[in-house]
Amino acid sequence: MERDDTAGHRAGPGPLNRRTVLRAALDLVDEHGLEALSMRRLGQVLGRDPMAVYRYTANRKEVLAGVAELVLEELETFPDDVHWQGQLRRMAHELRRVCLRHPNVVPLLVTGPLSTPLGLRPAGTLRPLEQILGILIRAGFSPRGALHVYRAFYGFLYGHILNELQELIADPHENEALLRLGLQRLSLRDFPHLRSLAPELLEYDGAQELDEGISILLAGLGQHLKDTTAAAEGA
Amino acid sequence: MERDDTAGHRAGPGPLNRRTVLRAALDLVDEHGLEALSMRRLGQVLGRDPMAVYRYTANRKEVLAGVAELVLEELETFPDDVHWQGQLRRMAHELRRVCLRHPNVVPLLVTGPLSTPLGLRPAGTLRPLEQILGILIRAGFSPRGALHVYRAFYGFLYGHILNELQELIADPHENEALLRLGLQRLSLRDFPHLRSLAPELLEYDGAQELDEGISILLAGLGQHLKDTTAAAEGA
DNA sequence: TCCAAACCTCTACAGTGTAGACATCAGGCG
DNA sequence: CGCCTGATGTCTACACTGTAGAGGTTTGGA
Repeated sequence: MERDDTAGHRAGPGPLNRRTVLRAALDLVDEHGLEALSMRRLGQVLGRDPMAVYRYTANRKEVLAGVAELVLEELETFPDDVHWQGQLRRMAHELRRVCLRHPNVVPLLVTGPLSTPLGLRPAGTLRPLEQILGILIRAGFSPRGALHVYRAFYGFLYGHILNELQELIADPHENEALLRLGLQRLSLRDFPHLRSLAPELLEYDGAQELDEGISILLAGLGQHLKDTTAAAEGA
Repeated sequence: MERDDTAGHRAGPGPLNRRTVLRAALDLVDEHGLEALSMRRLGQVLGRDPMAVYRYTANRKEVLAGVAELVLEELETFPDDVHWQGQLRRMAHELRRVCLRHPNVVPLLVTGPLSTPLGLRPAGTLRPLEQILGILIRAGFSPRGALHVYRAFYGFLYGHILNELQELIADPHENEALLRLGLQRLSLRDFPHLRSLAPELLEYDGAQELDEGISILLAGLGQHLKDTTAAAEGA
């Protein structure tokens, strides 16, 4: 009898493996959103019984964590042959690119770690941290200083990505109409500034905005460092 | 016959109202996390049939949105009689305070807006935006410039809060043990910097870190503005 | 007293995560 | 060859979820 293949291809003839499962999960999330990722549907996509998934992941939460890790693995790493500031810039744009490619996963990236203490997180999640620390320390920062810079930088970076994803939903065409309509609903008395900003809100350029933010941050850092190291060099 | 009151007090003798429902939902989330907020459990807490909730909110998603809005309403607003930079500082600390008071709600604050375009968001969510725009514009920024500053500022702010919540889970006692254990698990070869930073990671002071970040950001902004306005004043 | 609206409950359905027992299959060993 | 063993996948079942639809109950006004 032919195998029932009406819904979802069998991922391959051989046995499943963790990676295949996670890739299927990621596809599902990319295409239909986080809520569409149910164990049953995942099984369907893989062409197996839903319970088969449990051979490779402990539970749904672990699937989600795995999806997040998979996305982080897409981050390209650069050789550190440039100035640390350029390095940070490139890493920022790279993270932004990956996030824009998987917008539905971003909530996982952002709030997933909230439930697991830093020490217990999978190595993949911690790699960017280690990398940035390395860049900064090689650039002459003290470990403690590097940690501070990392926090400010990554904080800003994730914040920007969230911001950008908020402002830019779906396709821009209907976005424009929606925005104008939405803004008009707001009382002119309570939201005068916001209402007048419709044009600026529409021509949002995420990459440039990110770059500008980083420039501001780095400029501030330079200033900050001058103060701190001036004191240190006096000793 | 006595009313069955074994689980959850009736919120009051009279009929329910939207506010009571949302407050109960917020309590539930604060105490038992986002996942504990089911319509059935909410009904139980309110001492009514689960379906009673649907009289006041369309569905579960709306309950969650309502909870987020409720939390944002806790934000105290300050009179704008100080320098704009001080104003921003105060708003940042205020948001941080509220978020630390309701850590379980933060994922909602951060990812909730992702699903609704800016124009369609409830007024409560947009109020901080409007307020900051007002402060900046009164301080002499162009509307467009104010928007940029707002984005950098709020991006950094939310990023910081997420960072802080990640590093600081539950009580610090067991946190220390967990952190050390977790870090030792990492290979010394792949994570040399991270492993050496255990002490610094432990003495994290969120408020100070936030303040420092803002200082860096504002310093950078000052620099940035000098460049931009210098050109503008030349005209 | 009667009505109408507001409020609440009951029942039911389709969907969820996952524990536990079972079936199927591969390969190694006698 | 037969037989065992472990890996892999399936089946069933349970407790739970959101919520549609129909009905009951309470309340205030005429």
